[in-house]
Amino acid sequence: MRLGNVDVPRDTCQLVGNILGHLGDKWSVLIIVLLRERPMRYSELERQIETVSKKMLTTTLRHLERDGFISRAVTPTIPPRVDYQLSELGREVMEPLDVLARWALRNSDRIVEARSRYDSDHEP
Amino acid sequence: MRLGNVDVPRDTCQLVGNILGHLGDKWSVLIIVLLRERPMRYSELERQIETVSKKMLTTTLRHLERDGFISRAVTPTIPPRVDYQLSELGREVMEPLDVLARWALRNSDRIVEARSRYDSDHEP
DNA sequence: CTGTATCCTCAGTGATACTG
DNA sequence: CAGTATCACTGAGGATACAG
Repeated sequence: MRLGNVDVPRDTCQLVGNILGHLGDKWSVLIIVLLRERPMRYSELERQIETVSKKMLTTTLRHLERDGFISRAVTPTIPPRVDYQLSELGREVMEPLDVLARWALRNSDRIVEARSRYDSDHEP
Repeated sequence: MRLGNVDVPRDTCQLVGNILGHLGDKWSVLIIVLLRERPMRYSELERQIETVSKKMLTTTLRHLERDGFISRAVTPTIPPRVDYQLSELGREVMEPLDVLARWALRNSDRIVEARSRYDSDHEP
């Protein structure tokens, strides 16, 4: 893999793909974007996202925690309380993520056009 | 969804997610990166990627073409020849993609560390 | 050579009920 | 409240054979 003039070794390349993969999964980016606003509790994330199941919310949060993008703070009261927030690493990854999201935003029209052009060209 | 100070409307937000989704799928980024080097034929992409099935290679190429990131040029010889290359839009998306990939590259160590820390904390 | 068609598997995802 | 356990389903993805 090459990035600009840099030749990227295979192992590192896989890691990059792996990270991009995680960020590309169904809920990660959304969670990161929400947590950038402010720390949130489990139930609050659940309410904000609405369409996510407990299972996937938990799974995604665990992945993000494992990769060091978010931190998880348990307050062992009864009932328990768990707060999630972006870690330093998580805040830092927001920058390149923003660049990409903003690009997508700026160019969404061109993509929509490309799609309808493609679709009308390939219709029966 | 919010990006920085900008409030993003729901429709557009979905599109962004949709685009990020595509870029996040298993082969798209890899293909884009390969095609940035130079235009390639179908078979060349197949050989370069090695582990991709014909089905997924074709599917991914179609998606990228539909979104306007690559162009497909058929030379109707026998046997046929098909060349793929980045479109203008495709070359432009490389920039934000590079930013993200470079970030991942620069910070891969921190992520690997975070992972082993998490794993050793959670494994008994 | 560049695909399409078919069949198959399995990881990702969701719904629901249950627990500390 | 914040999960885990369980079951079920779907679609992504792969292997292979075949076609233009």
